[in-house]
Amino acid sequence: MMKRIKEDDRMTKITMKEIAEFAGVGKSTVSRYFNGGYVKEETRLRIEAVCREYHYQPNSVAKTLKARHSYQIGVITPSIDSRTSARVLTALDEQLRLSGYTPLLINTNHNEIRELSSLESFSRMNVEGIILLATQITPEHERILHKLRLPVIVLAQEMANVVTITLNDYEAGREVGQRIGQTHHQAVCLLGVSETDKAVGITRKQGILDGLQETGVSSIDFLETDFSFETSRQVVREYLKTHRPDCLICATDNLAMAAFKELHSAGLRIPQDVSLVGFGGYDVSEVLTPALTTVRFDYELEGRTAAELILELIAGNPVESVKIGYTMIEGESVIER
Amino acid sequence: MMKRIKEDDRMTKITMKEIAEFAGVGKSTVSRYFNGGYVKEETRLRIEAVCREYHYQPNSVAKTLKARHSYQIGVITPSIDSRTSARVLTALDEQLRLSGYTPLLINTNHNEIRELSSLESFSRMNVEGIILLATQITPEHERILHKLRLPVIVLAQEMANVVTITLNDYEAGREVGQRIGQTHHQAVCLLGVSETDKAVGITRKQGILDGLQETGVSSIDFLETDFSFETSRQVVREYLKTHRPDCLICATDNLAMAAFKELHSAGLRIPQDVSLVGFGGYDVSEVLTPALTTVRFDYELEGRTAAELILELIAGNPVESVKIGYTMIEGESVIER
DNA sequence: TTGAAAGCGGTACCAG
DNA sequence: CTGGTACCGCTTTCAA
Repeated sequence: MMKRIKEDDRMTKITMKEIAEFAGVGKSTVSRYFNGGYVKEETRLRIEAVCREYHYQPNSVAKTLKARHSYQIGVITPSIDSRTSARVLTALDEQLRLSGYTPLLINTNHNEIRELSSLESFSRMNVEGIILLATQITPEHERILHKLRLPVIVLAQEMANVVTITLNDYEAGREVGQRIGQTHHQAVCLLGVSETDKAVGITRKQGILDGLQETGVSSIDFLETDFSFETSRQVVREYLKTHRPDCLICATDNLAMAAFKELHSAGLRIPQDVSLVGFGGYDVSEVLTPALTTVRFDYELEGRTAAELILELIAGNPVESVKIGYTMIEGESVIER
Repeated sequence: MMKRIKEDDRMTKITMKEIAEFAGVGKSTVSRYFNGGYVKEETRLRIEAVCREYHYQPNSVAKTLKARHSYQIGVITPSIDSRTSARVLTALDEQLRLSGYTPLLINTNHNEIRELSSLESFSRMNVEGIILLATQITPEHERILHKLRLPVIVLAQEMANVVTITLNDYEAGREVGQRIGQTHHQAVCLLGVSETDKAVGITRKQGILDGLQETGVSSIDFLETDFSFETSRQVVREYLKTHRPDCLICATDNLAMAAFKELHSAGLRIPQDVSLVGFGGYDVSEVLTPALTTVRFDYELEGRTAAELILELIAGNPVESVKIGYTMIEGESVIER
């Protein structure tokens, strides 16, 4: 008998019903106590005492089942292991909490299957909305997203019939392209990524190309890598064996750092021999010597905006897609030829 | 009337009861269909058809209320904006999913209040266990953790009566200290963090000191910073105005990079004028020129181990605390004097 | 094999 | 102000 009680003590969580019994009131009164309804001061104190004694906290799963709001937002990210997403997520997080919402984060680790299934798990979890940091939009994404019946915001990639927050990839690319052309670079090499990432692989790249062409640069090589440091190093290393560009434009700062390392290894000086540009504006870019010239996107604004817009959607207000701006960061890695 | 239907279509999710009706079977049969119970082949097909037609997915909140398992693990991290936590979390995540569990991540952004309240929200959410990436353990932490009645694993900090996974901070520190002493450095400066972070601020530091003393280094300065890049730069800048160490030992790679930048600015060459060491083993440390000499902790192992141990705890098996090893990374930033 | 019915731990409405 | 009662959407006996 003693044993039985011990076990219960260990395993069973106390419920609102029991609290009500101990306090000698009805279940609904306890519920009201927790949700700011009418409770006489005296009753309130009694309930408070019992709750404290039993360390009682209402179960939020049960609550969610019936309550109008869960105050939870599902956030899906391809990676937490990246400067970019970390900045977006941190800002997003902070802003959401300001309104009393809790973001639940699922990391898909660049696994598309998991990304899709996370959308579904969130939709079953009674979150009030979903924010997707996207790297690509496949037809499958469109299918699931549209049948979701839940406010959704997609970040970083364009998508029809969905509210999106995207970077101004084209303009940023174009400005970089122009700048490189204006400083009289002749042999430019573009280190880019696959076209499955439309924003970076197509739009940003097209901006760069247009900028270069407008300023009369005609010799342009293309290198393709994934977003990883190691792959990028290899790609650049191979390229340098047979080519000698006077400028390397890299689609992200991470790629630029890989190129940085390889240029060094090849005995090429930055910027005297080769100019180097990135996109991102990571803090570390500044630690390099020479400091990296790069485009800083306002990822914090992107995160905050995502939070604001999803709340608008939840409130039932109409919302428009948004584009996020950027700033050129003048480092020391580009020089006039 | 039309309107009403439209609204329902938009807002109301279909339920298991309705699926059952449409399929002409009982609710419980549908439930069994989803949970691998007995269902006649013919019935199974009928249910499957209806589910497909209505895009039905059982609601996991309702399910959790009654079911034995939620297959969810709560993970609390002080920051997602750090190389260290990103590595731990990514590995943890991956490992947990291997066993069919979904980690739910809450980022406290170094806010202690939020850290404590996250512990409570998870405990109300029917997660099966909690993993806490800790930066400090206050009495309040102990209080909440002990009354939690839920399997818990604490990472990175020691704590009594709780399963912890910690780095071998002392030994790593000691080895670094010895190494600096053996290479005949005389004027060593330690860039460390507050003692509220016991693991880094006290244990790691003590290891370094012991290592230095064993090898006869007596002149040791102490600098204290937080974990941020900017603060660290300032602290180092001030220090360099009046001091000329021949070695800077930094408690993390991030601090080392800040020091790196400031040493450069001050016109001091690494390693000819000043040797530099860090702890962490971030990829970027390798991009610096000269590459940083550092201690690489196996954060991936830490994450994987956390996943394994929490599952053991959930299964009711006894579990012991664990220490994670490290490797010295020979960079080019330390030189024999 | 199947389905009715009794919960799971709360919330919400309503009469008292 | 308070408490009874009908759910929320799904799981789990248990009898048929």
